[in-house]
Amino acid sequence: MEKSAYVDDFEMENSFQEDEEETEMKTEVKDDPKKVPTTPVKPTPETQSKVKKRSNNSSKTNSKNTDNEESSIKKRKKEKDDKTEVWKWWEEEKDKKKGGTKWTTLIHSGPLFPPAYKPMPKNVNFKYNGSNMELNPEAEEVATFYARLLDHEYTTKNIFNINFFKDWRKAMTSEEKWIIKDMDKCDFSQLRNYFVSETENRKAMTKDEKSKLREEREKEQKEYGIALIDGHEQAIANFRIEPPGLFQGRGEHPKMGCLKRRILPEDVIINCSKDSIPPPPPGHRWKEIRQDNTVAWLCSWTENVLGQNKYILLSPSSKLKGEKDFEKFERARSLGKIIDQIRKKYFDEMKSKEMKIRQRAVAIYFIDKFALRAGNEKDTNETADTVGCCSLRCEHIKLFKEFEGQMNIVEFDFLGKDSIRYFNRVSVDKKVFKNLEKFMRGKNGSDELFDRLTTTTLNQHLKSLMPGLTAKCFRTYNASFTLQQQLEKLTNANDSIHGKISSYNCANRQVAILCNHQKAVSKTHEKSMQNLKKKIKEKKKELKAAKKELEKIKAEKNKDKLEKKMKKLKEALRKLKADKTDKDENKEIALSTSKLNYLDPRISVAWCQKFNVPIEKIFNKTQREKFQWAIEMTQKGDGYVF
DNA sequence: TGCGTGACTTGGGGCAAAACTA
DNA sequence: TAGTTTTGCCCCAAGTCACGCA
Repeated sequence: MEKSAYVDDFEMENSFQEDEEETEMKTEVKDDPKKVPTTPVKPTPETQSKVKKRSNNSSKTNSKNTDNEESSIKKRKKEKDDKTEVWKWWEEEKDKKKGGTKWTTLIHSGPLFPPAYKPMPKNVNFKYNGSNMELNPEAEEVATFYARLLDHEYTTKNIFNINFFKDWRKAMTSEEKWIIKDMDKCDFSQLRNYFVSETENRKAMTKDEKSKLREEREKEQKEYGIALIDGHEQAIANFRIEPPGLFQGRGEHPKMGCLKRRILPEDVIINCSKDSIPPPPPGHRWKEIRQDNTVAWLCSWTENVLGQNKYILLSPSSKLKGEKDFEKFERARSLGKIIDQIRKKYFDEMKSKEMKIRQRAVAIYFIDKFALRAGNEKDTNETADTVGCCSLRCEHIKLFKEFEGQMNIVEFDFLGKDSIRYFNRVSVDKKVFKNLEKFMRGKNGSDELFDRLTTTTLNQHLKSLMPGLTAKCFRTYNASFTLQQQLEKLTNANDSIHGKISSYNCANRQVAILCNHQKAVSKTHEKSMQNLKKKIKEKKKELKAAKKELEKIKAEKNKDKLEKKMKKLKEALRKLKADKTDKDENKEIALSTSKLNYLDPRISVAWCQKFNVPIEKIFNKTQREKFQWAIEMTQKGDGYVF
């Protein structure tokens, strides 16, 4: 399937293009990708049944539950007040300096450290060469990290085992080292079984035990999960210090299996107001205390495997993050205003005498049209071999003058971020194709395609076209633009709510395909497909029976009743079919990433308002919190246009 | 100009809670 | 109510990009 941005007429707009140039291959989005047509229905979708269920439940509640109810109402009200409070704060300060206001006071409790290691029970042993072996606590802890991953594919990988064994030996006493020399003779199964049974025990806990645990977590959340910024409560995203374990890199990562050591207060830098320093855990001290209101982090430490910094940051629902999000989408909108000029310019530059400029032009074409990432250079010894646009190598593309009747075909095949494969066969502009042939001439597969280009020079150039413009901005722009365009194209005002949501998901899916957001097919996919098929079959049977009955019936009153029933059945069948199509088409496509990071939420909010779709159907609670700014900003009837 | 570093955003997997079904 | 499926959320790795320094 071709993945390309909606750049409908932009090549045509470039009238300077040479005479015989072929028109671009159509994007893969068909006129109506919705496989199951939907028609208007009575307002009886799942919303109503849910409301009913809830009211049923509440009618069951008696006086002893009234307190609970009251407290939950209070809680909900507080939730709403909190949100409004944040929005008011945002409103008050929105005209202040761009880039968000800087804090004057920042108060928080510091990070929450993971619990200390609890040694294994006496009857749970590590075995070496068939015999039980007692390990020193440190080595035993590292062994448990391995045992926890025993069912995972990681432990079948050679590099993982080599890295683990090397780091594990560092935790052993000289005596242990002398004995344990062969990974193949190590038996972690008892440790693994212990963790399996622990999980089972957790699942089997009583209601009371579970609620006690939940209370504890809520208490931690309250104590460590909130920062006070200039007197305003703001949620913290990740207030927990990452627990020790084995590094699980993605793809063929050279460091997988290395020990991620335990982080201590002595490793942690605290960023807070001078007079509100959180006390370190007893017997410890912080690495450093800082007052830096130019950065967004509250705590930071350096992770030992790759030597990178890790941060404790505010939650996406916070004012600071919201403002940044808003700016990101405003920047993408600005790009939309000059995109035609930019496209004309890079097409012009494909004819430049300078190789550097032609390479840059083709790279921007790729980024714009296929939503490729920038592709920074990276250390090949420290990370998996993945690439983006600027770091593409000749081996990552194939050129076909003609392929299955189409001209100027480029086949991309490379591993991108997270070692996710990007495969796309597309027809490109003739100038692009000719340039690519030139860029590849005389090069080996392992040579860089754009050898005169780096992300730095590319972004420098983009900045000269528009302040703040970067390669990433094209992805945001094209994703949001595609959503808006697809929603316009696919939504039918007469559809049922369910039908409209289906259209939304379809538009969302086009974006996810463009951005190459994939996911592994879930283990239960096949089974749930079978279930749906079974249900469809049953519904069809019911419908058939009802039809037969209708033919027999004479009395008008009974006829009406049956016709109503049939209408209901038909709608249910339609919904089931739509669900089945959605499920199957989404099995390998992740919709959430684009929704969370690339789609201007105001488009979705305005669409919901226009078509009377409750926002809850599109954004769940967390998403609504994150996009509160967009919900507040997009006034009903405004008809927001990206 | 190139490189290293710091600070952030983006990203999919996995687990547990919630919702659904029998 | 128990068992099963789905959804939401947390986790933390892996990108992007700016900046400072030699």
